Amino acid sequence: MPQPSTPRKTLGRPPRISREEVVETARRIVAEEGVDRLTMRRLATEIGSTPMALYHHVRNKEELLVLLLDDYAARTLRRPELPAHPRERIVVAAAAIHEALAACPWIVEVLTADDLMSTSALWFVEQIVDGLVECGLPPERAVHGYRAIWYYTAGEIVVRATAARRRTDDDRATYREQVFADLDPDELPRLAQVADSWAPLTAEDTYLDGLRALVDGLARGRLRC
Amino acid sequence: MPQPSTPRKTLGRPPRISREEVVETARRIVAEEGVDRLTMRRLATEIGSTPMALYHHVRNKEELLVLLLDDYAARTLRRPELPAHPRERIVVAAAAIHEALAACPWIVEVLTADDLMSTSALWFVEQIVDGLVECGLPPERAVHGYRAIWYYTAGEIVVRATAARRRTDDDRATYREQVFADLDPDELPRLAQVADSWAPLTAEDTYLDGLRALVDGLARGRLRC
DNA sequence: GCTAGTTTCTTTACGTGTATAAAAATTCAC
DNA sequence: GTGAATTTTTATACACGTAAAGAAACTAGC
Repeated sequence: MPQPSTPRKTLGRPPRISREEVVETARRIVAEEGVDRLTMRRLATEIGSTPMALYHHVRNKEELLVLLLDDYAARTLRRPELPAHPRERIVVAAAAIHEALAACPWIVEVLTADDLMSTSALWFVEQIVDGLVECGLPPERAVHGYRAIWYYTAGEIVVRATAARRRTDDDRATYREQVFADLDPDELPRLAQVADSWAPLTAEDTYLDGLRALVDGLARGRLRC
Repeated sequence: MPQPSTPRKTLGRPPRISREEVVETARRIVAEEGVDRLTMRRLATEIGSTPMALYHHVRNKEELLVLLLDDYAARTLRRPELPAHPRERIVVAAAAIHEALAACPWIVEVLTADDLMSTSALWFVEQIVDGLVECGLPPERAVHGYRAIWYYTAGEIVVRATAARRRTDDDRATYREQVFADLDPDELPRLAQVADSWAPLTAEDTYLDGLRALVDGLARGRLRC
């Protein structure tokens, strides 16, 4: 009988910093000065250590950002009142996730995560999948439907955030104007027709409209709903 | 009468490299060795110049990648036969864009462009907008509909490409398995129900299903279609 | 107490994108 | 021709993420 009781202290040199401390300090830097100022060196000095020491607590900077996203989700995601009607329930759950993520655009670099797998987001995923099942989809199709909603949601945030970033660099906007000004109304009549209003139209926030359309389409032709 | 005829040669030191040469060489490097090997220094030596000289022909590396994407689109996008039925036309046009982009995953880093504004992609945009108008949407709603389709399409590609990239790093997959194994079936019954099949389900390519649902939803309740 | 094993931390170094400043190569005004 | 203006190219330098090697601080077995 080897080690029955004695919990035997951990082996090796005792750590002076913890993963929690790393994430918490990173969170503070981002909150106070923006994500651009979060560098491994800066984080290390802030924490009183050296850059490479961090790498014993997070695999790399990308993992650190994922941890920050999880942390952010755990802090700010609040479960909303959900309507009884399943289709509307899906919309409310997805919109809640969207709202939380859109409010923190620095997250974009990580947002391309495969799924939102922070445990605090799982409840929302459950609601969406469950709503789709209640709409009459078999469970596998419901998962596919959730994925479609996630693609749409993540895509909206990433595209809009990148557009906003590029708008400060500007000049790409000018290029787009040029493209629209040079449109041949014979070859591309619809685009020529909306050319002038393209910029304001694409600036509008129509996430909810698109989401409703997608959910309607997913639930269409099903028994219930 | 100042300069009436004489076209007067361009001022300043004559360039030794051109933007076209930069883009073309970059394209070759990416084609032959992958996007990871495309660095400004490598590109410069390949072209017989110095890194900073490139910055007189492209604003920065991101713009270079955008130019590469435009170039790729111009080369590979072929206009498919379009069905007469407007809804199916939209699906075919969007799927063609999706297929071209999905085939070149290195593009992901740029894909978050505001729109696909390469001139060779505009014809597809026209088809989608026009299809939506034919479905009975007013032009503004049609533009919004196109945007929704673009969000969905870009999101799908970005999410899947990132997932693939992380899968080589692995270990995030393991974490996800852990999350699903620890699910409380009382609190999250649907997820617990599909926990085992989550990975294979999310690996399936269901882009077309989601696209059809979205287009159906966008066109729903309209006069025509 | 000593040595081996194990973990964490530090040092050093490399390759990256690109800012900045200076040099080089040309045209234009006279 | 000479000097100013203008454009492109080069040289140098910085901050970044992180790989690699080894030093430091601890426990376990003897």
